[in-house]
Parts: sequence; C-alpha cells; structure tokens
Amino acid sequence: MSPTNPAANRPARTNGKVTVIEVAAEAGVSVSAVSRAFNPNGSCSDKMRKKVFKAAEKIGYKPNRLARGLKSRSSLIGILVTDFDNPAYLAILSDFTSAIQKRNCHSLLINASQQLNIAEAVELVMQYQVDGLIVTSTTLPQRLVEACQKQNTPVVIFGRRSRENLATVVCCDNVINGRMAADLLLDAGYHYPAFVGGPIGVSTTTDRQRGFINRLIQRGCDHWTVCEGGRHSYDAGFEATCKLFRARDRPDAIFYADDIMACGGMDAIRYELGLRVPEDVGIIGVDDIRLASSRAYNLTTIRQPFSDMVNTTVDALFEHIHNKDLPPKHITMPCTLIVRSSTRAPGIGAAQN
Amino acid sequence: MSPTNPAANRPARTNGKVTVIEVAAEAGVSVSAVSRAFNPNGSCSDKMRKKVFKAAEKIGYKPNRLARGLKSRSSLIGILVTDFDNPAYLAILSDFTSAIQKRNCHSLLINASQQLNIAEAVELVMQYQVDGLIVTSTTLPQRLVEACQKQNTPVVIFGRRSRENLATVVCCDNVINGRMAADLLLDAGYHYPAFVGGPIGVSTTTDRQRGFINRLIQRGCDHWTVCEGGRHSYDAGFEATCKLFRARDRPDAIFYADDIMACGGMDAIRYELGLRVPEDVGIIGVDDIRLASSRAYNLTTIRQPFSDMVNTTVDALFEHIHNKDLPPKHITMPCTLIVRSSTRAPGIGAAQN
DNA sequence: CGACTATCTGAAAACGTTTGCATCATGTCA
DNA sequence: TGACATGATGCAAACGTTTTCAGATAGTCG
Repeated sequence: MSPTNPAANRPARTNGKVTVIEVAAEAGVSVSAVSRAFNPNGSCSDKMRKKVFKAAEKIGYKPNRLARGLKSRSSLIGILVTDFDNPAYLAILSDFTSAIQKRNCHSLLINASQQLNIAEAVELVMQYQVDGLIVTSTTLPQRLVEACQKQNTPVVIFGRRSRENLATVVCCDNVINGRMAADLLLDAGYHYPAFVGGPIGVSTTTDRQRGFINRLIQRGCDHWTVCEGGRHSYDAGFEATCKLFRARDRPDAIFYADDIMACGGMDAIRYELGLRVPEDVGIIGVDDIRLASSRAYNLTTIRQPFSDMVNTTVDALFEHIHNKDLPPKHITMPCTLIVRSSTRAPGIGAAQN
Repeated sequence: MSPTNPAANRPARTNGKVTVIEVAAEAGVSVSAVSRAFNPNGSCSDKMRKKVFKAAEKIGYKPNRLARGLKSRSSLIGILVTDFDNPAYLAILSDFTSAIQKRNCHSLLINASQQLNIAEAVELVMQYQVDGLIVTSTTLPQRLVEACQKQNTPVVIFGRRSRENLATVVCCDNVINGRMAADLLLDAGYHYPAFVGGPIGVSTTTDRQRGFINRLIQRGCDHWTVCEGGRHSYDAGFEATCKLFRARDRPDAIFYADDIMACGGMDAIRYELGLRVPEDVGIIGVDDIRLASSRAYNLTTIRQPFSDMVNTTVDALFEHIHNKDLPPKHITMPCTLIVRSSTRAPGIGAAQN
C-alpha cells in the first residue's frame, strides 16, 4: 500500500475480464491515467504511457469500444445498402470498409433491400449511435435526414442526387451522361436509339433518360423509344431487350442505365435475336464494371469513378463528423466515356444524318 | 409527488437526449420497469408495457444499443471478409446481413483484404464485443479461435474447412468437387486436362486440385497439368490460361477453381487463342455465379449452395451464441453439377478412353 | 529562492442500460 | 381467515469507459 501506488489498495475485482481497472492496478496508476494513455490526445507523459502500455500488454488488455462509445464516439459508421444486384457494389463495399478502417472506425452494414424499409433501417442504425451514416444507391426522405441531424449524426448520400439540399451528396451528373451516350450513338450513325432504364423513380435512371432523350431531340432525332428496365440485373436487361425487339420498330442502338443490364441486353441481341453487335445494334452502358472490359462483352460505357467517389464520400463524412456545423454540399464527379467495341466507330454509316 | 409516481420526484435531467429515465418519468414508473417493458422476456404486466410504450412513443425514445451492450449482448455480429474479388460474395454478403437482421442483430463488416491482417481484424472486431463472428473465405489460426473462445465469442468459418477442430465450419467437400470435374471431363472425352488454381495454400483450391488430379490418375489419365492461378479474378483466369497454352503440350480441357476465373479463361481461349469452347477446349468452373448462366458464357460448373450455406452458418452461429458449450461441428453441404455448354456432351469423342 | 506557469495525474461523476434482490400486491388453497 | 406461492414492481449496483475538476509536480524566470 505504498503511496506511489494509488490503485493497489482498491479491491481488485478480478472477475475474468481485464479492464482499465486491472491495468491501472498492474501499472500502479489511476484509471484515468490508463484511459488517457490509450487516447491519442489525452494529456499524458511519455513515461506514463510506456508504463501503462507495458502493463496492458502484460495482462492482455483490450479496450471495450462499446463502453467507450457510451461516453465519446462509437467509431461506428453505418452503411445503408439497397442495391445488392449491381455487381459494382462489391468493389464499392470493399472500398468503403477499407476507407473507414483507415480512419480507425468500422462499418455497420445494413441491408435495406428486403425486409427492411429505409426508415426502419435508419432507425436501427441510429440505435448503435453511429458517428456517421452513408446511404448508397437510394435517397433519403427529408424527414429521415432531419432525424439524423437531430441526433447530430451526419449523413452522406452516395450515388444519387437528392432534391432537398439537406444532406451532403456525392454523385455524377447523369443528365450529362445521358447526353454523352446520345452523342456517341448518333455520331456513330445509329438512327433509332432506345433507352432501357433501371428501377422506376430513381434519379440516376430518370436523369440518364432525360439527358439522353433531350439530346436526341435536340439533334433532330425524332425516332426513339424507352423501356422501363426493372432491377439493375442481367436478367432485367435481357428481358427488356427482348421486349424492345418484339415491337414493330426495332431500335438499332440501345443505351442501358447500367452495365450489367447492357451485358444482359447484348446477350439477348446476339444469342436470342441473332443480331450482331455493333454492326446491327450498338450498345452503351454506364459504370464500367469489371465485366465490361471482358473480351466477351468489351462494352462501350460511361465510367463512374467509383473508387474516387467512395473516398470523396468518406472524406466528406468525416469532415462533417469533425465539424458539425459544416453546411451540406453537393459534389459532382466527372465520368469518362470508354469506347470499346459494342458501338461502331464514329462516322461509319452516318451518311443519313 | 404522489406515491404512485415514484420517478416524478427524481431530478429530471433533461439534457436533450431521451433515455429510459425520461420515459420512466413520463409514464410515472421506475426505470427498471421501462427496461423490462422493452425486453421481450422481462417480467412485466401488459398494462405496464402498454403504458411504457405509449410514453416512449410520445417523447420519441429509442434504446441505445451501445449502453445495452455494456450489460447484456451487443447484438453485433462480426463478418470478416478477405475475398472481395469473387463476385459471388456480393450475394453472400447480402444474404448474411439479411439473415442476421432477421434475428434482430446487425453486421459489423471487417475488410481484411488489404491493410489489415486477420489477427488484427479479429482483435478489432472483438473490441466491439460482438456476439459472434463469421469468418469467410479464409481460415482462422488456432490461436485466434482460442482468443475468441476465451472471450466467449463463438466463431463459424464459412466456405473453408480448417485443419483444427476448434471452430464450427460450414463448407463443401471440395475433394469431391474435384472428382466430379475430373469425371465429367473424362466422360466427355477430353484427354489432356489442366487445373487452374486460386490463391496458393487455400484449402478450397488445394482440395479441388487434389480431388481432380487423384481422380484423373485413378481413371488412368496420366497426362495433365496444373497452373497456380493467383487471385479469384477474371484477369487471373485469363492470364493463367494464356500461360497454359504457351507450353508445348496444350490442354484440351480446364478445370478452374472458380467461375470468374473460368470466364476469364474462356475469353482467353476464344478471343486470344482463337479456339472453340467446348469443341477444342472444355471448361468447367465452381460456384455457379450469376454470370455463369449468362448466354455469353453458359458455363458448366459445380454449384455451391451459397444461400443455404449462409443460412446454415447463421443458424449454427446463433446456436452457439445461445448455448455456449455446444461442441464445434463440421457441416458439409452438397454441391451439384450444372452441365451447360462449355463442355462436350458425355460420350462424344470419348473413343480413345 | 519564491512566484508563477505549464504539464501531469487522480478522484469521482457521468454515459444509458440491465438485473439481483427486496418488497408488495394479488390470488389460491386449506 | 391465514399461510403461501406468484407475479409485478422499484431500488441500486453494476457494465467499462471518458472527462471535468482540482490538486500535485516539476520547470521557468526574475
């Protein structure tokens, strides 16, 4: 019971678990000293820190993040995912978790695609006192964004623009993307373009369609058609394409809202309809998923810079976390046209234009 | 200060957050009553529960899962993922999160593919006091499994068998899968089979290889070759295949450790080498990812029942959570051969055998 | 050598729950 | 009617941290 060892006379409750208390006892310092030693910005001398670490190491102490989260930050980031169909999301998830881990936080992954609606998902994730929330491939009703803000939890929306200016958004300008697709197809001499969309009412799809169609009209193309696509999946693309070709006026070029749909569509055109790509039908998608650059598809597409978008999203989220009254902002990332062999080279067959 | 309202005279600390204390005050009951009302197996009358819920609803109370986790379960399940290359994992993740959410728990997703090694990943996830841990596409060193068990956290390993019998494992018998592939190729009259593997030292790959080669030998085929594949990716399959065909003895059939590698390989064979599938080269993969059934690839493969495997894994994990001294078990799920058009029909060209 | 900072350190009060124990109704049975 | 079991309720002590506040310990400067 020496006076230099203030924790020694504390009853050592040794019920298995090793906590700060045990570390304090072992190192002969106070509990607060241990806490500070483990906190990067705790005021604590080097000697103390070394002593504490040594004791902690010796008795195998690991901090309890739940307990820590009760007083300070949980270091949990919620990731809300609704679209598990789009193959691009595997790399996106990998990048998100990785970027979050780099900041010594971790990812609470919520699947809002099936049983859960978005409101329930948000409520659940908030129960874990997440430090921030990333919402992917869907937009958040104003009401929910406000609910998060009331709890002081910043939200960043990934990949969808949202009408209200409440939350920070990272996405691409899909109207421009639609325009790019229209220009490419017309330049390559296609005459009857079609658009195959994703889920109804989703801003990415509607924006792409709007940009596409408006540009067609603007350039004097008055012969086009549109097909609601359904899910972001191979099968949806396949079927939408078959449907498109059952009509009397068959398109000679298709802009798909999505690469995976474009792949399904290309297979329908080649193997179901027996037509050639790009000679008979030109195809262009969006995303540039891995499969797009495969030799089998070699798809012309508009690349979304997913990896950059993810990093930007996480950066923005942590900015908001560290500075709570930063105003929300809209960040638009540029897309690039990747011309491969699912469209004819510009100029060829363009005589009629 | 009526005697029927024990919480009314408690100082109402009203610092914004609404907690059990506020609910108790609102409902005029004790804090413990509120807690019990919110816990399905808390002893509590219907009248009380109704009263508490009404008060909670009125003032917008949401339980704090972090605080709850401090005393009882965290309702967090860790999911360790190392393989973000294999496209099958998107659906697997979707199924895992969904199955976990059905049990009113949530998924802490740890990416152990890049910066983090497995030991660090496990340690991190344990800091969140997860109720259980799912380890996918990798095995856990005995030391780590023991560390988890010491903390009373059950572990289930998904998709890999592990040498030690410490943790519960859900996987397929990949030796059998290798045998199936060998039989199919020999039956179809291929003579010089090759195996293209995934990452070195991974049990799935080595098992498939072993089953495959042993069966070839057993059936008198003494002409075969093997190629280490590298990652589970399209590019790895593509390149391994090119390498294979640069040798003097070109195989006429390839068993890939993985569908996505098989797709890369098929493209190499068709577009890089100018050979026909299945006439010149037969191809078989494992997994039956969505892409395998696309018209472009239409790949013969061995289907792993991923969805069932996920459910079995989660079932097993929760069994262990609820009954801590259940012994670990090995669960082997049956795979099915899906014959498509990347292999010749059995019998054709089999004269030489 | 004394006063004054600057830096470390410790005690104790949170953080929001759950739960063991004690109490108190309420109903049951002889 | 009294003894007793049953179930609902409240009190208060955990759970493992962080953090405020105050005290102690050097360090600096005149």
